[in-house]
Amino acid sequence: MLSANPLLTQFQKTRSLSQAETAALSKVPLRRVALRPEEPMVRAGDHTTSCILVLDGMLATSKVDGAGRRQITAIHIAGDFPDLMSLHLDLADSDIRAVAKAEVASINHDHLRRLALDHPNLAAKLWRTVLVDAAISREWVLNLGQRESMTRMAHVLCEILLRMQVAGLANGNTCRMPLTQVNLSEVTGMSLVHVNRVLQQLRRKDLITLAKGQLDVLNWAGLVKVGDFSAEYLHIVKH
Amino acid sequence: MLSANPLLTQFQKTRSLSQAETAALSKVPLRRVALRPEEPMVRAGDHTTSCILVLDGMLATSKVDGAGRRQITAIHIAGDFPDLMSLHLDLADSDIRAVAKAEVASINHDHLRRLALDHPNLAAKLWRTVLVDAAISREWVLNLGQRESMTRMAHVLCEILLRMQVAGLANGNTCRMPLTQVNLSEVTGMSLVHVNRVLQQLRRKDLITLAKGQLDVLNWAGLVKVGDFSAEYLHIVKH
DNA sequence: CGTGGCCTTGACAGGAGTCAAGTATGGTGG
DNA sequence: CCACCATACTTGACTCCTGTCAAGGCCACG
Repeated sequence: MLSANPLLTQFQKTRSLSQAETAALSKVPLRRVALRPEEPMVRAGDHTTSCILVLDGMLATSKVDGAGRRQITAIHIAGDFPDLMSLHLDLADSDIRAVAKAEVASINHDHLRRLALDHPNLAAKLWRTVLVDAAISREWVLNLGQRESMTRMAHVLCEILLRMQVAGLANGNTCRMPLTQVNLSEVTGMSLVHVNRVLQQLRRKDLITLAKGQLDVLNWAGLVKVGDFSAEYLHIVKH
Repeated sequence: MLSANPLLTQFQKTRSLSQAETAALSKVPLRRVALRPEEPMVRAGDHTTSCILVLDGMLATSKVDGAGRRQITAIHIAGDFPDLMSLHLDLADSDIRAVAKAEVASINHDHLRRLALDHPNLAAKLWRTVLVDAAISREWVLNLGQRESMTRMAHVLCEILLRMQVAGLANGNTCRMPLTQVNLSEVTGMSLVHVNRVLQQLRRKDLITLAKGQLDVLNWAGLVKVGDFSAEYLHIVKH
C-alpha cells in the first residue's frame, strides 16, 4: 500500500481494527510538518486546534521557570501523541519542540473528536496513551525527587532505549539518541558539567556508549540495576 | 435534599447538568470508605475495579524507589478523583493513601464507563480532571528539577492553598494542611531537616504560618513571588 | 505521667553547582 | 581543499547547598 495514512499505521500497531475503524482512520486528513532542530511546534499559552502525531525524530515537552531555567517534562518519539491534552484543555501549559530534525503530522481536533465519538475503541486507545504519559510523568517526579544523579541518568537512558525498542526504532540495544548533554541536563535537572561527569562514569563502568547522537547500551542488566529501573510504569502491552 | 449523592454534587460544581445527567449521576452507587491516617487505598501493582472520589481529608499518590525512598507524586483533596487512570490502565503504578484521616467514595468502573458512554459531557469533565492532574504532574517535574529548595517549598504551599480555595475548603488564606514535615520532604524531594529549615525561613519572612495541621498564608503575593508560582498549569475555570 | 510522633537545632561532610578554560567535531565559504 | 566558526563536549578548581548524624524539646494521648 503506497504511503498509508500514518495515523492508521500507528493504530494498527496495537490492535487489529474493524473495517469501519480502518475506513475512518484512513479518512482523517493529516498535515505533515517538518521541524528543524529546536523549532517549537507548540508554545505555552497557545490555543491549539490540532494535535500532533510524531512521525520521525524526537520532540520534547518543556517548561521554563521564572529564572529562565528550562525543564524537559517529557520526550516524544515516533508514534507518540505529545499533546492530546489540548483536546480538552484550552491553553497549552508547556512548550513542545523538536530536539533534532523531526517530522510530525498535525491532526485537527474536530476530526479527532469525531473519531473518538464514533469509535469508542479508538478513543480508548487515545486515552490510554494520555494515561501512560501521565504515568511516565509520575515516574519522572520520583526520579527527580529521590534518585541520586547517576541513578537518575541511568534511569532516563533505560527509559529511552526501552521505548525506542517498543516502537521498533532500536537496533538491538542501540538507538538514535539526539538529546545533547544540555538537553540531558534539562531532563535530569542536573548541571551540564555534572551530566558530563555522570555520563563518563556510566561509560567507565562499560554500561553505555553515547556519542554522535547514538546510544548503545553495552550492559542492559547493569544499566537497569544502576538506574533502579523497572518498566511497569510504561504500561507496555505485550502482543 | 438529604445527603445528596456526592458524585452529583461534585459534577454540579462546574457545570449545570441536564435532567438526564442528573438522573444518571444520582443513580450511580457509591461505597463510602473511611481511611485512617497512612491507610492505603490503592497499592502499586493492584488491579482495581473501582475509582475513588475524595470526600474529605487528603490523600497522596506516592511511589517508592529501589532504596525505599518515597516520593509523593500528587496530593488529592476533597472533590478530586485520584485514580481515574485505573479505568484504562490494568495495574496501578503508584500507591494512594490517606495523609490524615480521610473519607472517600468508591465508584465501580463499570458504572463510570456506562456514565461516560451515555453522557459525553460527563465523560469530558472526567477526562478534563485527568488532564489537569497530568498538567500538575508536569509542573512538579519542573519544580523538582529546576527550583531551589525555598522556591520549591513555597510553590507547593501556593498550589495547596489555591486548590483548597478553589474547592471551597479554605477560609481566606487559611486552610487545613495535614501534611507533616516528613510528608513535605516526600513531596519536595528534600531531607526532613532541610524542610524544617526552609519552613522556618518562610516563617521568618512573615510569608506563612504552619502549625497543627493548619496553613496560613500571611502574604500571598510574597509567597507567590518566592515560589515562582503562576497558576496557569492548574487550568482553573472561572464561573 | 510516660510514651511516641512530630518538630527543632547544631555540627559536619560531601555531592553537585558555578566559573573558567580548553578540546573535538562538523559544516561553510573563500 | 583548507581556514574558520559554531556547537558540543571535556576538564579542573573552588564553593556552597543540602544531606546525614545526633541530640533534644514539645505535645497529645492513653
